[in-house]
Amino acid sequence: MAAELWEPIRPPGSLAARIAERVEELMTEEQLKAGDRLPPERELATLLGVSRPSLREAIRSLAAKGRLSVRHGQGVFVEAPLTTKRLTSSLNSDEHDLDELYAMREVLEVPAAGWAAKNHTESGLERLQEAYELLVDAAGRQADWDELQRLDAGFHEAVVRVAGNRFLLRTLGVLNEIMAAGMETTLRHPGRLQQSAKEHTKILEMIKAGDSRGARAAARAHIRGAHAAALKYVEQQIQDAE
Amino acid sequence: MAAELWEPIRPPGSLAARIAERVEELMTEEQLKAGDRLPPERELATLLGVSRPSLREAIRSLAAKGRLSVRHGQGVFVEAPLTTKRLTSSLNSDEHDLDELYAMREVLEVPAAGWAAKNHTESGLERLQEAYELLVDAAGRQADWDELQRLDAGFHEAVVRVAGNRFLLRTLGVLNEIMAAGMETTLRHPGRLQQSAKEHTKILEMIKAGDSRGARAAARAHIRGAHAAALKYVEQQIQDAE
DNA sequence: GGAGGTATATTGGCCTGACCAGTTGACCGG
DNA sequence: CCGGTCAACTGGTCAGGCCAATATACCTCC
Repeated sequence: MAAELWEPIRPPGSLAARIAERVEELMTEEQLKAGDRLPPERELATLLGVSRPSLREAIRSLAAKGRLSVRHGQGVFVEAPLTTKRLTSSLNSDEHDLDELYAMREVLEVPAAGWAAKNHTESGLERLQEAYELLVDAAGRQADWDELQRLDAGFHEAVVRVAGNRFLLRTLGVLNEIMAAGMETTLRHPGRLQQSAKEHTKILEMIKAGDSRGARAAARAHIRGAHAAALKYVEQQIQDAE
Repeated sequence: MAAELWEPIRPPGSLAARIAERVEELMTEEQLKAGDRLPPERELATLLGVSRPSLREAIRSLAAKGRLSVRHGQGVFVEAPLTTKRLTSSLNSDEHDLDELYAMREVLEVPAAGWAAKNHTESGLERLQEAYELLVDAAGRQADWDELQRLDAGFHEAVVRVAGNRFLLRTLGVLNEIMAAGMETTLRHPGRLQQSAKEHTKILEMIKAGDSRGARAAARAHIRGAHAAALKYVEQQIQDAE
């Protein structure tokens, strides 16, 4: 039953929320660019036909998301969007940090590789092989980083699928989404692409051979390699910022 | 030259920002848990010694970050962290299988115990000890099964908290919810309560001693014991049904 | 006794108007 | 030219009021 069919007809959300939405709209349309100053609160409030407190609530909510910054005595300014994928912002929030996420990947992917070596079915191995080849092809033809990152994630996902634990699969799915949103692929790190390819090959071989211990070891080495590359990537970003 | 030497001396940030920070503090300390309702705006404003508009700005900024949700006529409520929400929806998208569930718990709780043994802080150990004693007390005074299950989950959560990985904590939290919703506690199984108590003691001792390997082994034995009890419990239910 | 409506209390939503507090720049006196 | 003062911005905060959505208790009617 579609209970959502008869929603209340009032304008959506609170006044402050609508104001914030409008301002964000202007920012995506580039009518407001980074560094621009908004009109003074009093003026903007009358322009929008709202009271100053309502406008201030909207400003505060955008400031909380980092889209605006307010400076006492000066005005309200548009901040640069966070599209520059900085670890410091997305991954270093109070939700989690980089080391925790990589530790988690190790916790999840090492047993996944082990189980995959034990439980493999023919069709599962086929899909794994396929994912592997897609990735190798892409690396060989110098595909762009986004595609490489997607195919890399695809290979890892295929491993976990063969392992056959849906909790594990779903959890790693969320983990990968968070990491993909918060940082660029570590494959950009010089030499990492080649090293990663070797490690993938090793993991695949071990799973095919049914060598559970070997698969676990290979997966562990792979995650640690990626972790190390990520740390170097962070270092470099900090240097670039200086 | 240390230009930062002469910073302005005023209290940091705007009033609304300080309020928001305080509320976030309470949330990380779990003094405010997901689903809790905050006091009414008017009341909370006087409690904090601020005006209602200032408080509302703080609430709005937290709402923008998804940490609070305000419902007209009802109140202001604490939201679960974004990661938890994603895990909840993702992990509930499949059927739940008992063996997979316990395998997943083993994957997560074994390293958690190991890390807890390495990383323990004084305050963390105190809370762990406290959770342990609550559980022992309840078992001693024949508390009802629901309470025992809650306190058992509390002890496990305390271990993961000491381990210090927030993603791990949230994943296990969601897993526990699934277990609590989908099955009765395995402690009902005859003799399991006593056995479980022993295993908890062992885990606690190992963590206190800083013995990472020992803690992992104890945690593994505990989960496997619970798994076995769960299997027997299911068997018995099938028999009862006949 | 149950279904339905109504009154009221409680909650957030929004406004007006005022005053406080940093920031800036023009102006004035040395 | 330098330094200080002051006035005009700007956001920061407060008080108090009324409106609107929601929940609850109660009451009426069947």
